[in-house]
Amino acid sequence: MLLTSEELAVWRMLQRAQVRIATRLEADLLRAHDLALPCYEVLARLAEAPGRRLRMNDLAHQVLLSRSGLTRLIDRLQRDGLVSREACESDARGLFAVLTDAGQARLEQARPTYQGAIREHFLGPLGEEDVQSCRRLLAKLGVV
Amino acid sequence: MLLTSEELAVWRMLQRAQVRIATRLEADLLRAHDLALPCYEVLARLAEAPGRRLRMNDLAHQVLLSRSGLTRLIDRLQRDGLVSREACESDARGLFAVLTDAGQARLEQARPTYQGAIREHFLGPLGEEDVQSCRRLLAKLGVV
DNA sequence: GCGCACTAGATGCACACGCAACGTTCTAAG
DNA sequence: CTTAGAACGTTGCGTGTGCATCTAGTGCGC
Repeated sequence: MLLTSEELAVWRMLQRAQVRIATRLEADLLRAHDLALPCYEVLARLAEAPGRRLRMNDLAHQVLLSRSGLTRLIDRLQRDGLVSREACESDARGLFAVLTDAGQARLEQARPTYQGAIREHFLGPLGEEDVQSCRRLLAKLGVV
Repeated sequence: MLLTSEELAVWRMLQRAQVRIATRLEADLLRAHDLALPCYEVLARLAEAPGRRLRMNDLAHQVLLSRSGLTRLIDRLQRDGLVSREACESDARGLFAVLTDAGQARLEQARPTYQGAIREHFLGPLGEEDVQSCRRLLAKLGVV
């Protein structure tokens, strides 16, 4: 037996916890702002980036999507006017996804919901100290 | 500011860790046994259940799928002969998903790959002590 | 300078999944 | 006993996603 039943249970708990938090988070965002989770994450990443812009490839990695997946997602966000595409001067192959003012505004509306949900469903139940433990454990898994 | 940037980072790490482990796990299973992750989980849950059978509804909850999602998944597994459907005596609405001998065999082939991958990508990097910490944290999140 | 391998992003295609709706069956209230 | 409501599993439909492929563009080796 490679794994004890308790070890297996821990892995199952991890899956369940992540899905549970993400599901509730997305439900809150959809209800209050009609915004799916990946959409929010794209907006948030762009807002943090210098010039509110990111190369498609980099953005895809940050939000855990394939390049093609991100292409479609940006298509939708662009259609809604939250994001625009701009050419990259230094590399004619490259494109920037750029956060528009409307996108920024939409993000700022949704941010309290997003961050509140993470507090409520994740950080809150843990408490400050355990969040640090959690961070340490995740770092051990090689996650940046 | 509801969340510090570090708190936000911890949530992002959690997402990344879960996706990363699941992706590698599924890649190993597909490569070695041509078995997707949800398929394996259904087989494993059935093997653990008394009579190697579980009601569709219960199974759906266990593997974190909607009822309709499980219906299709069982369709595929039944087509491959790994699972069969049997009526429920006590409730004519209900169906059991039942693990066939072929399914049991397939599961036993794949189990070392599955459990080895969890060891390699999750439990191993943590170490015995931190796995206990992890279990404690997950329990605090209300996950059973 | 010229090819050749590589990267970036988009697209065709297939597919797994959730939601809403439906028929069937159980259950509880009257 | 009857009936309204809920639960179980399935199906039609829409959609988000990854893989393979394609085109355009880059840059390194020779």
